[in-house]
Amino acid sequence: MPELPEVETVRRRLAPVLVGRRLDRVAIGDPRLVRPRDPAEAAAELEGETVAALERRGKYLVVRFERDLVLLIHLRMTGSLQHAPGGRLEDDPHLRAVVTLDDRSDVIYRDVRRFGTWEPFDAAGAAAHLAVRLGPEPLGRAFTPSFLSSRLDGRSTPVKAAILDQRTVAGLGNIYADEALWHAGIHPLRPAGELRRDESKALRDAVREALLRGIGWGGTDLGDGVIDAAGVSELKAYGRGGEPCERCGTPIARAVVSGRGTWFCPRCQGRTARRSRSVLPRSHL
DNA sequence: AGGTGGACCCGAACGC
DNA sequence: TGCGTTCGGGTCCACC
Repeated sequence: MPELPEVETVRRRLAPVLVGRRLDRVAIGDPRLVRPRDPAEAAAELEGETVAALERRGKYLVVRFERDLVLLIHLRMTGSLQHAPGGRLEDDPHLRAVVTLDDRSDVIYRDVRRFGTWEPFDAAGAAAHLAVRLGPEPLGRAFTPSFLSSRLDGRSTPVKAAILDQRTVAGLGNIYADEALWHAGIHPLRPAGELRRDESKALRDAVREALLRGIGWGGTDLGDGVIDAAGVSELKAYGRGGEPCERCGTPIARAVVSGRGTWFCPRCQGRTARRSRSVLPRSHL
């Protein structure tokens, strides 16, 4: 599932082939992609425009054009973008759009479940659209411990639900939410408002760590899960039910938290707050 | 207002 | 083997 690390990987891969290029032809095969707009009309709006920058905000890919035009692409669950230097790839039942660049190469959009969206805006409209939906970039300066605390304080909702809210932090999805909570040693069902200050600080650091790890794996095949050279999952918690926790050996447990499959270590992610994450020998206490 | 649960999709995984 | 059923995931929206 494309979360921040996957979208960032796509951005890095496509920026060199897209920036400075003109869109010669845009073919939108699935009306859902630009709904409620008319596909032909949306395509015509993009044709002839030159890409000035390819940016990312949360899970959105932001295609900025030289004219006052911005295309916000959201891959949702199964969307993917691929460059085809030799022109359109072989027939694919899940191909939803093809953009032909002025160097004759194609950028292909495929999306099995058709949840993804392409939304053209002027620059101000795009900024407003993002501003009401997204909180700070997790890897930026604005994602401070006090900001995170301000988003958790006084709330009874499970902390996992709170960090999945894109206004709390932009770009976290189900996988990296579980990973971040594992790194921080925090139970996903803990009421958000009950986290102590040191815990929300640890959670902020853990969100960054989980996402940076994900960006580091960026080269691995998207959608196949993240596996190392030996074919072993790099993930610490997500999807690892029954396997021993890497920290303490306790089998990873599964629960449903606000409707999402959730994996965590029932021992080192305790339900109740602990004094410290640090594991000191008894003689030091 | 905050929290919850369903809708949107469709392939994969599962159950009989 | 083959069929029907369930699941999941991000976001929006209706409802409590």
